[in-house]
Amino acid sequence: MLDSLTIHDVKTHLAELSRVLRKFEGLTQDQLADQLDMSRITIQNLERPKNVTLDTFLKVLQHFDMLEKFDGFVAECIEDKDVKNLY
Amino acid sequence: MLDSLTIHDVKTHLAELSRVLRKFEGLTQDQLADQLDMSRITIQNLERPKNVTLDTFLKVLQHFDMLEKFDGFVAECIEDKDVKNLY
DNA sequence: TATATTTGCATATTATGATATGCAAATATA
DNA sequence: TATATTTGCATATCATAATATGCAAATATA
Repeated sequence: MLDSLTIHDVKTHLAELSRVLRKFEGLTQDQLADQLDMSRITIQNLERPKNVTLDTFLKVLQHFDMLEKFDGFVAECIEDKDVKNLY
Repeated sequence: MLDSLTIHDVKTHLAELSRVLRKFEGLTQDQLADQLDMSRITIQNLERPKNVTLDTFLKVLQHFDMLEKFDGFVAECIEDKDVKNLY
């Protein structure tokens, strides 16, 4: 089927993203956690993946300068629906 | 400053997105919560905004057929770093 | 290879997200 | 306008995310 992408799949990709971003800067889980004022375990939970909070996810995005990009994604989603609303 | 977008700002936009998507389908908080097998309060927490979990966020995206779009965003982020890694 | 560092994951505790209920305010509908 | 519906939000409880610690496995480094 076409729509077989699951929520777990997406979380797995987010886990991969976090790991890629972290490795890209040569940071250990411990170092990233320190810089984000959270525990190493929370970084691990994101990279496992477990069900972390939006704050955890957004803090990681912010650290790697991707908060604006994500905000743009949200804005696009809103525009998609607004445009469709006209027809 | 250029980088003044805060995590709270992004959560506020996510809150707006959830509300727009829900209204677009003419659903009440109660109806959406029922369909996602969660409580109305959780939908409210997302729309306030409070600090909901990724599962809550992703369930809403999935319901409104935006899971693939978000997964694409994640893939883009990964590719961005991978490309930069080549130089 | 030997050592040091990092990661994965278990267990237990604390902080907080998810929930249920109730009710007032806001909004929609008749 | 009067009534019904929906929403916002408070309080309290339950479920679970965040945390600390410890240690084995994996990885990096000497």
